[in-house]
Amino acid sequence: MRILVVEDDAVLAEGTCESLSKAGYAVDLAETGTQANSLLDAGNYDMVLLDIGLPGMDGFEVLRRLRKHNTSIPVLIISARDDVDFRIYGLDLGADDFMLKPFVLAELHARTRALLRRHVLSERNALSCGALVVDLAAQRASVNGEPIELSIREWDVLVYLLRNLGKVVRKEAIIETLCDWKTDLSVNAIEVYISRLRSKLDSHGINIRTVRGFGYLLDEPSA
Amino acid sequence: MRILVVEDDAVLAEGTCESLSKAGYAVDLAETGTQANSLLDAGNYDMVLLDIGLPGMDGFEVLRRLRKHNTSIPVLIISARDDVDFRIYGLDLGADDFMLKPFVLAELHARTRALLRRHVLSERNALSCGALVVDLAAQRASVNGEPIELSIREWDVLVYLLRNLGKVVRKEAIIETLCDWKTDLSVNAIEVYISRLRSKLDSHGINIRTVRGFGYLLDEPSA
DNA sequence: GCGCACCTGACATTAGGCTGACATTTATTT
DNA sequence: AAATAAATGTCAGCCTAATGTCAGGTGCGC
Repeated sequence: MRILVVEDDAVLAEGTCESLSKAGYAVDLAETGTQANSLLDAGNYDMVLLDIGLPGMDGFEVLRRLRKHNTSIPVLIISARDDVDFRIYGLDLGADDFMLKPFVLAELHARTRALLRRHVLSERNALSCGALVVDLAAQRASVNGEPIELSIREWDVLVYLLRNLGKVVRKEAIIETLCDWKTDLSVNAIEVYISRLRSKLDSHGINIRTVRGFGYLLDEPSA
Repeated sequence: MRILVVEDDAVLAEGTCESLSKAGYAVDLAETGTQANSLLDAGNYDMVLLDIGLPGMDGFEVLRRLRKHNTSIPVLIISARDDVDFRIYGLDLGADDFMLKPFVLAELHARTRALLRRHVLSERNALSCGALVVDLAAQRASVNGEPIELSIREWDVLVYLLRNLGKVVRKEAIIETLCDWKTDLSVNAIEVYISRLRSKLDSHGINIRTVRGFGYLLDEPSA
């Protein structure tokens, strides 16, 4: 998931970018409207975090241009002004959400997740967890766009974990979903799949946690 | 347990509905996709039995619409086609299980039970006491959102205390719930669990009180 | 102060989990 | 059809967290 942050305040920009990076997103920063425009033309981002109050070309202008190119990238507007007209204006221009300054990082993350889920993921029929995206239609998994090769079993287990994000899943439950009621697998087999999945995902910062005595857990990405 | 059966073949529909009714489920029948949709919008079902081959709006479309409303109702797909892509497509759309026509009623019942068990019965039901929340479905405990790591024993004891909130529980009662009548634990073991639980919970303001001579007590949160 | 119930740090033991290696099955290529 | 490669599942040895017992300490209630 690539996010473009458009923010002129250096301090705020750094905090935001760092926090999003830590959560596993690939983040770029634009400090002016024009810079934002060229970056948007070039790179393919999955979302834009847009501060309205920019020197020179302001945020609304960036948004207007973006929408002219008919892209449907979700845009989250950040602004210090709160009056209703202002907000409505932004949404009419095609923004998807609106957040008031100052904001808490947790809120930023929540809104980011919601937007990505609503737009990018649902359009693509995909599941995600931080930088990890699992495209169900295309049967492909990737982290930050870099594809991950998975065998069928690994794929199934991962999808199951993603469908139960934040929940501990029992090994028996995994076995049930894997074999269509015919074979039965040893519990150890699941451990092996998890081990193999980990060897592919750990290096990308995706951690499958073990909950001793219960099963496994894929945590929702946190701030 | 309310089940919606979506099936256009009158004979098959009748058989299925009758069988499920006899088993004690409340069953409704939809004979077309559109009918299914409106029923799903209106009534709250615990499960859907979905034939894919429908006149007009097909089963996949019904499923897609259902999932768009992000409901997590379990869906069991019934189809005469068996090729893998087809099956995968359904499951990716968010179906929970897949059954080939023709099927035996026993299998239908087995899968129905399994699905209901997995979903509805395990639907997020949480126990809480003040800031402490114990999510039974996710197998996770947290205080003010901050997760608390618990071992199985600690978990079991805590759940038991929470299920008897405000009541004094005897140590013997805890022992009974812990071991299924097999092992015999010393009373001291319970004291140790409580001690360990306290060391994890006290700092978060959750206090397990000792009632000398009787057992332990988790107080209902006071105003 | 005394006795008893309870607490808790330390320890040995156990059970659960990890993973490299191998045998077997399945898919792909030639 | 044979050869090759990939995926799968089992196993065994290793490692570590969890468990349960003990023993000495604490403190409640009389």
